Amino acid sequence: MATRNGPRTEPRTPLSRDRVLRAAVKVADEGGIESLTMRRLAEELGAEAMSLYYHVAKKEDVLDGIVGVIAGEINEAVGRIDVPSQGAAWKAAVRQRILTARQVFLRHPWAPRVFETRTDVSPAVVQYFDALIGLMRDGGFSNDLAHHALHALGSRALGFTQEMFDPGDGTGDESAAMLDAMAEQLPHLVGMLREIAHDDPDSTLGWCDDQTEFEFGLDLILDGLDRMRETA
Amino acid sequence: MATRNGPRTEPRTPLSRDRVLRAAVKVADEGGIESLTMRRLAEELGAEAMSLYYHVAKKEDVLDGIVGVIAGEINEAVGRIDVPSQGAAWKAAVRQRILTARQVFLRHPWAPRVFETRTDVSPAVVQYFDALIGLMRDGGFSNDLAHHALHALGSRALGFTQEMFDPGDGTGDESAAMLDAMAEQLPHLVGMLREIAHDDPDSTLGWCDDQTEFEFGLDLILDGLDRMRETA
DNA sequence: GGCCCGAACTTACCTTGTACGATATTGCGC
DNA sequence: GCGCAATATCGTACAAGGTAAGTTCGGGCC
Repeated sequence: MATRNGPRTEPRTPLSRDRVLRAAVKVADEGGIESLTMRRLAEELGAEAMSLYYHVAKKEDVLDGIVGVIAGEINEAVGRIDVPSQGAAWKAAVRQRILTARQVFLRHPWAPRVFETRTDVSPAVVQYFDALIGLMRDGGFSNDLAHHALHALGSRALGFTQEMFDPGDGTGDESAAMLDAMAEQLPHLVGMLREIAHDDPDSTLGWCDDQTEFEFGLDLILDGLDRMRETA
Repeated sequence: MATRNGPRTEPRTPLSRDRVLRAAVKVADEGGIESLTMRRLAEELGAEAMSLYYHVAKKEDVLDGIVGVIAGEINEAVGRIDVPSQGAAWKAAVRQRILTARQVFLRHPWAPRVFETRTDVSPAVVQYFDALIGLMRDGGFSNDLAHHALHALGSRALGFTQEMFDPGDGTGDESAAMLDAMAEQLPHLVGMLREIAHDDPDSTLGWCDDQTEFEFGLDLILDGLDRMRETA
């Protein structure tokens, strides 16, 4: 009765958890995370939705797996870094590591949201953090300070931030008139937006999270930690 | 034909966008954000799912509205604060404001996730940021520095952070044995966890975001900004 | 050949968002 | 009070998506 792909066609590479997860990343890369449905994923693999359940427990499991794949990509990237980290060099080492991890997220703009919604940590992520702690220890951090540092960095440690604030791509347009309208309600905000002219309309990750701002915040924290390290 | 609540029973307070949104917050407070469905929401209001659509455009609109309600709650809370903010006092003023906002999120643990997924900013949130900028200006911040500051704070400006790292509530139990098992794979992490003993198992918001760690990170950033303000 | 079993597939169910049109209710000029 | 338009609510129904259960297929082993 000739199923969709006939019984006697080419053998078709078998599914596997790994293949499923990689396909999931591909689908998300192409159509965004909301396009990732079990049916779409199956289609990508030339299979049926229910066949996936032989390799993953449920959709949550796919999301968990995706985090692992991305974290693996990050670990691979940072693993190639070889710079000194002893003493004062810790800061540059951590900085480079984080910015390298960030590169991966820039390739997968949907990934931050997935990372944030995961409740149990993947081994690959834990591994990443372990190495980061190692660098801090090299710099003379106490375990206590390293712990605080991880919390202080939060998602920034992995290379992304979630911005609460998006000055709506204030590109000329009609927004100038809009600013006038809001000026009395929001004097400080409008004053600020008017002045900063928003002259960097490129490279955003999520909402207004451009490279310059990311590095500003990162350096602010790293500098603060460095001071604590020295006075300890 | 006696509808669910009979045609002649007590008049039932009419729906309204505001009532719908408040009910939505209530449902989320009681059952978590995933329990918030249009049917459940209607039930809470003693109405039918489709009736809600007269007052809100779609579910996304409900989520947007929820953000407004919570932000309103925050604005109300911080509005009662009256402390000096000129010059060096800016830091204490901002600090208090943020920690006050945080109190609201501690009452609605599901809210951070909703805030993060909103793409267009609510007026109430913008208003909150405007006031925050005002405080920084009082402290002598340039508009440029205030802008950087907002990005550096990110969601912390509103009172919450998203932690990427959850040391699994390392309360004694079996986790001690687990630590031994991981010790060689993750030497730095295990060493850290062993030492910090994790002696504060209370007051978490989201993942391991306890008050102490929040304040540590917040102060780290505020102190850094304060230094920049002075040297400017 | 008959049997077992892993892998993939088929069907079908349930939840959830929401379009559409019918119905009920309210406010208001007379 | 009365009728009628505006306002508000409801009932029905469908589509998308996750997934439970049972079924089929093919290849290795006796």
